[in-house]
Amino acid sequence: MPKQDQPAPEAHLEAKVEQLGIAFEKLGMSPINARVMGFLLLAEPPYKDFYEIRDFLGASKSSISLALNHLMNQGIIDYLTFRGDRRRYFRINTDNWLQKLKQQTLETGSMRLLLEEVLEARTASEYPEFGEGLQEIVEFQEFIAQGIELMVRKWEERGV
Amino acid sequence: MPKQDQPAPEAHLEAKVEQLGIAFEKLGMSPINARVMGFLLLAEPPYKDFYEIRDFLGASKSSISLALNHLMNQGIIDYLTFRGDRRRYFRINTDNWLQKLKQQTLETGSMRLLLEEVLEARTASEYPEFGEGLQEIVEFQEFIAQGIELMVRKWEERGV
DNA sequence: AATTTAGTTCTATTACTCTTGAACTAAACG
DNA sequence: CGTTTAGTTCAAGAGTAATAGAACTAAATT
Repeated sequence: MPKQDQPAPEAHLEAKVEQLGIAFEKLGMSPINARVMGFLLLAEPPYKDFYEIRDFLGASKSSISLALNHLMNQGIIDYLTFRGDRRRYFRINTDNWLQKLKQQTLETGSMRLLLEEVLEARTASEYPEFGEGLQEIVEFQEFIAQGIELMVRKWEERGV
Repeated sequence: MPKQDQPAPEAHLEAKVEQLGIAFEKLGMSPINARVMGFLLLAEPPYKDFYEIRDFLGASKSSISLALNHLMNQGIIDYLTFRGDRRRYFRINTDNWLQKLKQQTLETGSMRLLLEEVLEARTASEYPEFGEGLQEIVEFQEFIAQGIELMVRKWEERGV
């Protein structure tokens, strides 16, 4: 049962943050980290201080501290400050995040290297059909990886 | 401490299966599932029955049963049988596996859809720079996703 | 018909990750 | 100099996923 039946202005935002949070969980984030992402993506202004985040998400200080530091280590978020205000305002750093997404994209097909080792170990096998199947997988991943590399280069040259 | 100081013929294989297993764990598999993959990739012949797998990995029957069924549901492995022999011989099905890898490759940049929703919610924001940063991420993912789609099509037309 | 084989299923245990509460710190403030 | 602020750290609790053990089943074998 949600906390309030009288839909407050934030009720909709809360629901959206939860929904986005679930989506980020599916991409591998822990529940709280995912919700911090959701909140910082949807919040207006798109930067919020420690206690705003904690209050909005209804989580503990330690959880928020760990989540913010984890996301900062990953380079997805950073913070800004304002003179005369000790608080840090955390925000998603879209440049670093894009940088990270590029790297991850380039890692597509990283299994290729593993399978190449397997193929080497299997050169003397009595069952070459299996090796041929693996070879095709390696070739697919090579094909895609090369294409992605090219595309990421192209993207980086765009609008220079 | 490893089980034997006298390196048996399988000692090297055991180490390789563990090493491959760790690599598959990093790709998201559970420890035992990852090791089943490692074993079936390196085993000669490349198909093994339930008890061979259990004995080689030193795991319980229930763990092996769950692992094999899970990998079968994913379509990564299947089994073959031989007349007059009740056992099923499990093996990696390279065709299905490649099929699965293709699908996964096409899912690269699935976050795009999420961010498009966020952008829509932010159209009236006082902080358009943030929206522009998100927009660039969306565009990157669109660019890559389209390229990958094209490449997968190309791959499928190869050698027809 | 009784037994063996080739697994499966269910419950319990273990291991690990996530989250919290409470105590703590370092800088700033009054 | 004592207090508030803005967090951090650490030990512990809760929750979840992985594995194991033991009982079970269905088909085949004797």
